Amino acid sequence: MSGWVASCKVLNTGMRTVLDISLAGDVVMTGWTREVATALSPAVVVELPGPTFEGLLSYPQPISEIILKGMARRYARLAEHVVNIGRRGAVERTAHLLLELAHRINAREKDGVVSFACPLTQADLGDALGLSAVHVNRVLKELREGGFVSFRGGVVEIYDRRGLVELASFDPSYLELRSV
Amino acid sequence: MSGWVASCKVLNTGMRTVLDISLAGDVVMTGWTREVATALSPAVVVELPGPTFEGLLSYPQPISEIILKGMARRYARLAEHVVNIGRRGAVERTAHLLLELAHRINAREKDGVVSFACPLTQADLGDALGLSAVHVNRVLKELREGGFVSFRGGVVEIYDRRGLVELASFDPSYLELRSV
DNA sequence: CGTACTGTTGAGATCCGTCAAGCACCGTGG
DNA sequence: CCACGGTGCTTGACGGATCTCAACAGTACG
Repeated sequence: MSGWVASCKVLNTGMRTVLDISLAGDVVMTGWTREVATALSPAVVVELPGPTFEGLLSYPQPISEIILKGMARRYARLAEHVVNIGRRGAVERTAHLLLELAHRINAREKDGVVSFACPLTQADLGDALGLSAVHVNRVLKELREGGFVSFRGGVVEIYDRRGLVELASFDPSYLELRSV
Repeated sequence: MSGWVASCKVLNTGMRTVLDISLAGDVVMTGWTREVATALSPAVVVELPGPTFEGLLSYPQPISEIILKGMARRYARLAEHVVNIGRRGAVERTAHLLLELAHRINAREKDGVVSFACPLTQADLGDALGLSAVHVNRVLKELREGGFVSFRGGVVEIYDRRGLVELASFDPSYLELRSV
């Protein structure tokens, strides 16, 4: 309903991986996915029982369709996530995530700057990007000094959207369920 | 039905990412996922029309349930894939993938060695692991000389399954849809 | 016999992680 | 009011992991 929620996997070493960040309207799946959901901000969540995947299919058609569509969107984000972590450098990777969040939260432009509130810590970003928190800090500094985007005090400000999109090769079409 | 199929995303730079490897019985999704399916071996595939996600839901219940379960399994593999790429070193990562394949293909042990045929090239492995083909080669050498597993001539031979599982912190439970 | 693809190995450069220290902020308790 | 501890952010130094470039061997195939 509102707030930010991270879906994580925790390794036996204590390391954490943020698989996905859920915003208002998104579906958070626990149970059969063996993921852990953590609130990154005060959040309101509606819980639907159904720990097994079969359980989901037994809901009335309209309900299960909403859940399955949410799952499909999530799948698409996860796939892009693999591309991001696997084949892009730290700077492009970070830029890509910030652009995805800006797009999903529908951040509007004002005076040439797109900005939105973001409750993530640098450690969270690192866990979502497969980077150390220290390196995230350096990457953010680089993006800031490059005039692309700044992330300080819980606020993301995109100064050069065009350049950032180019840098990260960001193509938001994966966020839609439509076919090509 | 048979054979090995890779689901890929291709970047504008020409770089390729292998998101998932499908074996007999698995569901390969193209269309709304914007993935490209490539046969890694001679393969027999049954094609179901339904480029959009909504299309899938309109099949008769038993059919759509099979597809959705296949998608759920795929989601679970993808999630573990993110953990693998994001938070494990190259050696552990490679070990994890080989163990996953051995598990999914149900490779049997004989004379203390688990072995199975694997049509992947080192370049394919690299694209699946977010590594360069050259580094994959070095990692395989390290695993081989460590007495864990060898992958040569299209055949994987696991000599020390126990040690490999430990090394990769491999827990196959994510390959099942059951809840914890 | 030549070409293409795959695998192998070495050398050097780059990216990124770890360790460490210090600063800023904030809520708590004295 | 101030001291204190916790958390998050910032920066530097160093080392290790991984990439890129390059060369070469082996094999399949026309």
